[in-house]
Amino acid sequence: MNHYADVVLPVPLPGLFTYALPESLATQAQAGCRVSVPFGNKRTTVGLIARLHDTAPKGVDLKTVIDLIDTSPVILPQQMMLWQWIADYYICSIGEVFKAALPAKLKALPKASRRSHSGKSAKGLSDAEATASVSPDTLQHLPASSLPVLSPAQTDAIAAIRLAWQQHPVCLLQGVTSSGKTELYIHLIDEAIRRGGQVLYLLPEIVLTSQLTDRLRAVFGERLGVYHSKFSDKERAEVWHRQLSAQPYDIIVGVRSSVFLPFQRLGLVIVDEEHEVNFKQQEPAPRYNARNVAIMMAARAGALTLLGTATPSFESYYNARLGKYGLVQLTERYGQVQLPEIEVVDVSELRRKRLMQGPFSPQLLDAMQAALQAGEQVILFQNRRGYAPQVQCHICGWVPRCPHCDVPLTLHKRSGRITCHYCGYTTEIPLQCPACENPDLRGHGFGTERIEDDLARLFPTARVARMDLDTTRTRTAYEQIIDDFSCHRTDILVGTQMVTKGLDFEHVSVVGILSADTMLHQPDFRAYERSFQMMSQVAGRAGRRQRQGRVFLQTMDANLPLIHHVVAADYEAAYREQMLERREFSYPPFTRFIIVYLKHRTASTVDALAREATLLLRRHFGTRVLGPDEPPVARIQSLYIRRIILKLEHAIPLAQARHLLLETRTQLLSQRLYSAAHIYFDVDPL
DNA sequence: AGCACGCCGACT
DNA sequence: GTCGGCGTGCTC
Repeated sequence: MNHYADVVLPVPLPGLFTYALPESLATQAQAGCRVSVPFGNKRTTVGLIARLHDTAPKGVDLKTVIDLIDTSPVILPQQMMLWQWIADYYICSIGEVFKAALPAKLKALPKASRRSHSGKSAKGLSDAEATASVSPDTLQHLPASSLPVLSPAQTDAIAAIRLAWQQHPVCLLQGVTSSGKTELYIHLIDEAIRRGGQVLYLLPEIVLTSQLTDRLRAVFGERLGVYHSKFSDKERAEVWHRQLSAQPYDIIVGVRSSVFLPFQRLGLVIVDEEHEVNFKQQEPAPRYNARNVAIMMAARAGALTLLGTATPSFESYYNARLGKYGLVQLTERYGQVQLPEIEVVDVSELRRKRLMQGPFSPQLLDAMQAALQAGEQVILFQNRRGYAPQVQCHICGWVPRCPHCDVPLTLHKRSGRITCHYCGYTTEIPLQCPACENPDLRGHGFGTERIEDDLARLFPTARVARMDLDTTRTRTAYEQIIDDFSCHRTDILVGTQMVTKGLDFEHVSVVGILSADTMLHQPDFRAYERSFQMMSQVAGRAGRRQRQGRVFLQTMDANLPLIHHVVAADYEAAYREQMLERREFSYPPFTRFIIVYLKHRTASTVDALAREATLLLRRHFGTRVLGPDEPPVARIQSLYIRRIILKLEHAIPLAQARHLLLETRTQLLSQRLYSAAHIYFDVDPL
């Protein structure tokens, strides 16, 4: 008889917590069921049974499980094993993974009334519901005729992917923009379902899901479930329960967090736009990369993985070149549409000649004019939201800055406020400069909001839409903007990174990259890779169906080799050039990076901590320790930040490195001076 | 991460 | 006299 339960709790503490299990619950309890337990100072917390056993723990005064919430598991054994892998790999607690994995509803204490029934009703009822919602026709097999017709190139690619899968469970599909990767996915999904497998289709961004789900639903109907944060928590909990039921969705389309959903018979994972940095969770822990987690999950389930993109991450391409992944390339655009013509615009020269109109070069304006007159559409990409990145006094140079973070405040003219893009701090625009009383404070630089204003002046009859974080707070807002543009109810779409990501529009003939320079000059060894990907991706939005589009790439550095590679659409050349540098400096993918973050509210303390941490780490890791240094934004939410970079050869076992890192952290935090510091790790940072 | 306990400053 | 700041310690 199991008298004890090892429980996962949603806290950043290592390990599991053991509770006594009352006889009355012991008969029904199973690993994967939730329990309510007392934790810390009298608080009742929802935990998850990881293990039941009969070994009395020694040296702790045991508490007792209050109640059993589920009578059948809501987390499957293979999920729990994946959680442990994530916690180990990304150096965090399993409790933090638990927190990230479950929809809020499943982490919340059930209502008191329900608790008195020991949750029997809960589970017995949220199966019946799931079953009832499946209409009978979804259980039938698909007519093959509903599948899209493939071109010879696509048919060849599918054959090549099948062949690659015989050698490797992971295949990288590099297909140029508009090569019709989605049609190909649909065929592979259909095959996987016919084999009795479930499919996880991962996308980097919510914007892309609505376009894609329409296409998938046309083929797969109600067998398709969608999972992302713009759905209500209630809906997410429903999808979760459905996945546990006897009729789970055959296909899940979702963003990052859908790798945490339960799959009973996973057969295929598709990671679309595999290069996207969005797959990596930055904050909070677990700082996991959903692409890599998905690959691991598929491997453990014996499922196949397809990584698709026009511009593979250099890491994945390296893995493919190395023979770890299969590689299939699709070089032909569907319907023989030509790749866009890219014109590099030397902004520095035009500035000197005073020919720029704000952020617009004359050649871009001319092309836009012509496109609009011809009834075509335009996409403009500017990687800054807001009206102006900062406000400055023209007399004394004073710039309002965030009181909590080390950044200038961004001007949002529409709301009449200046806002911090790191912590959300916001305040009114001052009426005059507090330093010199000059009443004329002006915005400096160009954000999407200002571009939108300028367009209204330059093209008064054009219908302009803006897509950035500020205009897409809700799911409907997103869908509205995309829908309006694709139905040509708007003519010009201005946006941040969001407009670069795999969106399909038929009537776009001109794309403008207003300033490539902010991307190029990030102080980061991945700036090159990211710039290439981003520019190539935006360029791919032009001239999709009917004819060749034009792309205007505005930059101060027109002669960089990288720019030439983008213009020539030469992925291979960009990859080779960059890999020379990565190899020389032992950067990833030749090594593994772990960043140690150190945060404290006092600058001098964090500096002392950083010095001491570096010293301790050098003792263990020698010259593999770089730093300490300050990140580009060295204070966020009133915490000063320092970081130390660890550069580890792949031969070094991660478990050993983790052990040393955790030991070092404990040692540092046990010192009085540093006890209030935050120390955490970012494995494989992006 | 929460949360409580505990010890020093400006307020009704 | 107290409300409240955040340092410290603990969580089966």
